[in-house]
Amino acid sequence: MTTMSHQATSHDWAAHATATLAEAGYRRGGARSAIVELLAKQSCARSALEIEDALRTGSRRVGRATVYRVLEELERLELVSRIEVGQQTARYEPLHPDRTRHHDHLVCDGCGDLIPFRDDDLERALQRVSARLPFMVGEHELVLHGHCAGCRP
Amino acid sequence: MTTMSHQATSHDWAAHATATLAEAGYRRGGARSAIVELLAKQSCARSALEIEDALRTGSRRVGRATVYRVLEELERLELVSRIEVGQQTARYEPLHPDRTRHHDHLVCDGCGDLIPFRDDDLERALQRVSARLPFMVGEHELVLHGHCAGCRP
DNA sequence: ATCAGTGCAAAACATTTGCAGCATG
DNA sequence: CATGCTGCAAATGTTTTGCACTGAT
Repeated sequence: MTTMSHQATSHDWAAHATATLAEAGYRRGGARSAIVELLAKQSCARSALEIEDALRTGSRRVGRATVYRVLEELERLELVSRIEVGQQTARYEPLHPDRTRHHDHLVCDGCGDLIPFRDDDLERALQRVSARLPFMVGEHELVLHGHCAGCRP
Repeated sequence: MTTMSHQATSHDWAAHATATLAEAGYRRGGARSAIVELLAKQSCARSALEIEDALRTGSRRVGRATVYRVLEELERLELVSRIEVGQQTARYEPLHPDRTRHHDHLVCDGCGDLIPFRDDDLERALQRVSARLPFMVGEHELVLHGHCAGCRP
């Protein structure tokens, strides 16, 4: 099975994230919740600067340093995953506790579009490989480069 | 089959790279060949700064800007591949025309070590997925995160 | 001689850190 | 009312660009 769309039920992620943060002893900072809410609404990974921008014109202005600090915390708590697709800029997206929500990415080298996809067959192959390696494998990050329908060379 | 070592027969890559560059109309610049020779000797991916450093104490001093410019050309000609493993630094390694030389990477989140590996099973699974997607897939970049034997948490 | 190739210094970005003030618990 | 949270500005580190000069053809 291969799925191109990844309709995230964002609400429960926001709730999960908020709960996890509270449990970890974090206070209810306004900037932090603004970032969590924004991330929950995104359909794909966003860079720190994009997040800062979106917040500037949106719910609440948040300093750049804070954006980076919050993203770092969220990553440490495994609430977001950080991906890099080659434009020397890190991007972040919600990470669901439910492993079946995991997906990998397609990057169109023509227009730069970032498209999530999921393939169970592939995930199983990755599990098998991980077991074979003399290495304790945790997360993986897979990016397929190519051209989307609109950008065929 | 899973292989951890990746003994590159570096000589032919250097030759191939030089030939490709000549064919593409590039002149025989001294800095460029120094970079190609250095890359050919590496056992794993190097950052631009590491390359600059190695050259400073080695065969010939090469300016930083030149290192970046040459790596960009080599990447465009598909002579090197650029990989990013999450330390906000791009790394480059020789890309062999022979597809069977392709490999993916393991990153130890403990010591930061970058280890190449290859698994035919996985590569086949990737081929199958690529065919299924409504996308013209070219290269892929796969990084498995985890802990090496020495860094078990 | 011409123009690609190169080095240096400065610019442009992305990210991190220091510190002073605000606000939550 | 203590301390975590935040914003601002400055520092850091990587990559890119401008420009003058060198060297291959």
